[in-house]
Amino acid sequence: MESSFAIIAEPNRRTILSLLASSERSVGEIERRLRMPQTSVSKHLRVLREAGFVVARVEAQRRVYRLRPEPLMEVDAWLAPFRRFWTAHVDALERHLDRMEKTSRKGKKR
Amino acid sequence: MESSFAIIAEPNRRTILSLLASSERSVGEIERRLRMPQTSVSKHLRVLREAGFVVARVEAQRRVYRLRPEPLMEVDAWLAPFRRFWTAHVDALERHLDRMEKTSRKGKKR
DNA sequence: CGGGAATATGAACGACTAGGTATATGCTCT
DNA sequence: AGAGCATATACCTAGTCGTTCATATTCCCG
Repeated sequence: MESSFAIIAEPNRRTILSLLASSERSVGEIERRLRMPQTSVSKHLRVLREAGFVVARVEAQRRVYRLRPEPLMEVDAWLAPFRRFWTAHVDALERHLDRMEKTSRKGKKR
Repeated sequence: MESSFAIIAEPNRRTILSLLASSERSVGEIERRLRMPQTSVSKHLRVLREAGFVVARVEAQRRVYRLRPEPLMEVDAWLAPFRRFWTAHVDALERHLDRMEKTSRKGKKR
């Protein structure tokens, strides 16, 4: 279960992460919000914890989980080279549309 | 194999995508560059194709694969909210360091 | 036309993993 | 100290995925 990519491949884990993005939460809160069995939440949290996506602070009987940015930054970094790629494509699309508009305005159709 | 996240969970597929980011390639080129059995390459390409990450152009007996941006843009979009999160952390760190420097240099403010 | 290169597909197999159920641990409060 | 809640862990099962081997398809060229 090494890579950060494998971790976020799981939909429930992505949901948990999104939830934690707005603010830290206890296990019980997550459980209720996502309507997911507690043991399932705990298991996913364990995976997330061991992969460094979250950390737990112990607060009496509850554990409050909060996000850690590093693993997602790693994903973001991998994505970077591709980003350049698709902005270029958007430009190409715009040029294409411009061209189409010009030619259709001046006469050609079918 | 629905989600784009699941697709890029596979290391070999990520490698293939990275390779295609620099330029389009035939199956054989990928096979040689990555030292991976042809049938394996073909299968990963199939998965990538069906998920919209790549398209193949037929050129005689070869198929030349090139990247399509959409699915990765989707990943990028999911990542967006978190990005704000970790830049905030860096900011907080910077403010913290600023404060430390100021207070250690002279009296305080604020 | 036939052989061979480039690529795709199918079947069998092992590895891994998510989910469920049951249970254990730890903490708080009375 | 015991009841009761919050969370974690163990075990099992079913399904999925990647790899390998064997074979099919399509196209080039002599």
